[in-house]
Amino acid sequence: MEVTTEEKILRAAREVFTRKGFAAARMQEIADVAGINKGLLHYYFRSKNKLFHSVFIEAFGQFALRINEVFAADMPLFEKIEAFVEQYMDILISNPMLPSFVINELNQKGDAFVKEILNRGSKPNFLPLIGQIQMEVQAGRIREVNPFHLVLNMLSLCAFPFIARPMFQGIAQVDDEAYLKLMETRKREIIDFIHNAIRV
Amino acid sequence: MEVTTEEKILRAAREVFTRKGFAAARMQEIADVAGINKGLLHYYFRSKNKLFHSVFIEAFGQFALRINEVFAADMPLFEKIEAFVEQYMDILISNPMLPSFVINELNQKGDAFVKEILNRGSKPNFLPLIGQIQMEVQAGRIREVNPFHLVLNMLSLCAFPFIARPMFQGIAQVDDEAYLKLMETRKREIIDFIHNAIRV
DNA sequence: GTCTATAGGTAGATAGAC
DNA sequence: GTCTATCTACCTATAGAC
Repeated sequence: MEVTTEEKILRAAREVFTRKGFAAARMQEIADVAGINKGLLHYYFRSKNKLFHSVFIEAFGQFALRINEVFAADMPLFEKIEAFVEQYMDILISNPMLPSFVINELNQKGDAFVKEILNRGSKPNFLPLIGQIQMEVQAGRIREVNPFHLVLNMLSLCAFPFIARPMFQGIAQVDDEAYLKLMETRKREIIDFIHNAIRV
Repeated sequence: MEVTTEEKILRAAREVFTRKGFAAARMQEIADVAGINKGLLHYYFRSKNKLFHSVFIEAFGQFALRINEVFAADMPLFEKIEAFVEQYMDILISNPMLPSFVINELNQKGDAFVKEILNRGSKPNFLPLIGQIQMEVQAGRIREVNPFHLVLNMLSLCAFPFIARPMFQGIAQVDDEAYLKLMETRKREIIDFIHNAIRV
């Protein structure tokens, strides 16, 4: 056998939790997707909660890691924004359901859960980018923008279309493939949009 | 008695479904919040599903109605964008959990549900605004942008900070009040951002 | 480690008294 | 219309055979 049972479970859990959310996910379905017995889920992960934690922390960590990588890089601001949009959109195109899953569970599980997640593994660190933006503003190389809001704008423009995807697809009547293609062309659109918005 | 039992139930259901989502919401909790007996929920709405439908369609319709109102108004583009951002942000500030709730359920309930909702009541209509943007581009009064993406940008910039609120609050360590204040100042930031992004 | 069987608890829904 | 009591189904979790 190539993959261990534990890995099979994790993959199935990732798939089911992402699609259904914690509350609606069923241990039986995870077992079915994994092609193993339901009892094994508890043998390996003790409880639904613990299994969910494993999956969630990994998914959230993925996000944080990739964001931080770009945000902390040593690059001119415009290049960094371009690199961020391209890399981040690529992650989202490969995992279109990830952002709604993460945000969703953070919403429902309450403060204690959020704090635990943020203290546990790697979390997004916006400070390097915020600092860099401040410097550019002070040097007069970009328009006078609030750095916090600019970072928020970058994330919003990339992530929201994936989070609101079911609604837009429903309204625009396009299939999954067409929508993801649209997101591919969106990269350039976002980069130009931000560039024009902050240039002096 | 001032409000009918049915209205009490609807208010409580709105509150609980919005906070917990459909799957995690409990009929008992809705009854407790409403201050009435659990049996009455079924007397008035037959099932959890039907109660949820009533709540959801109304919440979604609210969104659509307000969006369409501004989008179809007879106004110059820049004014319209400004009016949209201000009105839309006001709705979101008054109902900070609404966007995640709506988007969330559309994500989890599947295509059939999305289609039913879109066919049932009022749905967002972006065409008037998209048409107006096209005209402005052709007249050379704004930069050459893809109208669809511009509309998507407007929605993204407004809605995303509310959807991702738990994460940002967790990272930035600010309380609810401070975050909503931040959203108040964000209105101007978004308007300026878009304005600069599309001006020729 | 993997399976079957089942315990234990909970939630939606109904029946029936008032 | 409103309440109490209860049914039924389902789901997590465990026990125990192999």
